[in-house]
Amino acid sequence: MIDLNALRADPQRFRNAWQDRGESIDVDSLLALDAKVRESKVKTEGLRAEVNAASKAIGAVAKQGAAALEAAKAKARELGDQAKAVDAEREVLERQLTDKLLILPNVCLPAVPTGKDASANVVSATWGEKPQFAFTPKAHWDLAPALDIMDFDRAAKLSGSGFVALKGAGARLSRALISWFLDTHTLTNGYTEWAPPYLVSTQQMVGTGQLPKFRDQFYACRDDDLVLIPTAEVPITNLHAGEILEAETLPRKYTAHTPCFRREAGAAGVGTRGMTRVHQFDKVEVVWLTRPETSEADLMTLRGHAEWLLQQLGLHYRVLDLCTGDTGFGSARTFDLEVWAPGANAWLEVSSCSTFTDFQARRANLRFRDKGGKPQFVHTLNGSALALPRCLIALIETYQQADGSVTIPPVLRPYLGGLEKITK
RNA sequence: GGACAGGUGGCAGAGUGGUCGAAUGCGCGCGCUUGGAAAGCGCGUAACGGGGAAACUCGUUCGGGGGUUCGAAUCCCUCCCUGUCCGCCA
Repeated sequence: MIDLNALRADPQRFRNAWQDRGESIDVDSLLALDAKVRESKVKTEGLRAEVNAASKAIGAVAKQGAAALEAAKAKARELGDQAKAVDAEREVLERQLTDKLLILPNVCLPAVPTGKDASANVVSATWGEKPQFAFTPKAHWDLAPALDIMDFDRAAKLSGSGFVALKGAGARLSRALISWFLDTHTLTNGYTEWAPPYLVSTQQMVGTGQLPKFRDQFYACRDDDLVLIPTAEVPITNLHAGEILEAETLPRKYTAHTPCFRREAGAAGVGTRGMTRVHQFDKVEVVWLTRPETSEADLMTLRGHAEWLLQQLGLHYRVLDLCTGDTGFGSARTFDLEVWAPGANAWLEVSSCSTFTDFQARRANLRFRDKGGKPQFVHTLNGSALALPRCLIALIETYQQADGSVTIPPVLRPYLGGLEKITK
């Protein structure tokens, strides 16, 4: 949620920012509604104050006799009824305003390149080179079933299209990656590991910004008012919702492995072949709750943690500095890490590292306090480090051999019982 | 799923219709004390929102929502959560 005070103080800044995002938002009507809400509030509160004063005085009135008491009660009751009526109006207006605020996107940081869509994203770094093959490299959707480590047909039988079942060395490789990612974050990068619930209440989805705007993107268990998490960002960021954290405990650096469930409504067709876009996938997420003044630098550190993993795996990747038009709803700045898949002949997004500034913190009421100071909102950051399926794809496609086998990068071998190569 | 007991400030914990935004303790801040610190002593210390240049002031908030009442932390209804016991169960 954006800061309404800031919007009042400098509406033009927000107009420009939203325009850069390609959003047309009627700032004037928003401000008009806000003014109405506040006017209504002043009215309600004035009446309430009168009611309170009248009630307080009633004790003394009682001593003047029953008739006086009854008169005083009647008067107070009348005031109370008036206050209730005005307050009901206020409530309606306030709900209207809140509904509008909840679907307003965040404002991008000044450093974000201005642009309309993905074509304006800037490649801000590239690591490694495209691997060269003496043969025509295969895509994972051919390679992996041939090695008997991915089964798309049986997954479809169980759950329909957009699912995959990993088998044997495929399942184990996925598990090895998860363990190595988590170990790196906890042992080297100073993260604390969580294993959170995968089902959360819809309130949490409001906190991180998926709701109310993106209701069709995730799976809901409506009988229980729970949703399947589309990313660990949701439970992890909301862990401290409503709390006031001591400043010296910041930054909180959390990591978690969870499955992620996404309906991917409207995504059918392009770029969905094989395991590149599935309804359920594993991901290791990193989340920071940090101080506003360090959050921009922290984002670079977080991004570095994700990049380090790709480097250790020896995978060619690039970093996109997303432009204003391509930056996600709640994000103020996002770097996407895309890994090269030589078989599919495509860049695959394996990580998205973002700062949400205080956007999520306002929604989730996530604050911190310096000793003796006032509570203020933290900044929240998160990033994938990394998403499993596309790492698997890149690994398999990058390290495939002419005979259809796949070699394992040295860093993963300890997690695979020393396995050096996957063969049929 | 059933029965019972609970849910109060940053934390612990008192509070059964007005004098309660709420005792007390801890924590935290400032001061005194001290060579310095600890202890001790004194004072201060909830959040959010409105108005105001400010001093300040008004409103809301005692798990959520609703109700009774002139007035609710306190009474009633309902939902959620926690604990204990029972049931069920990986």
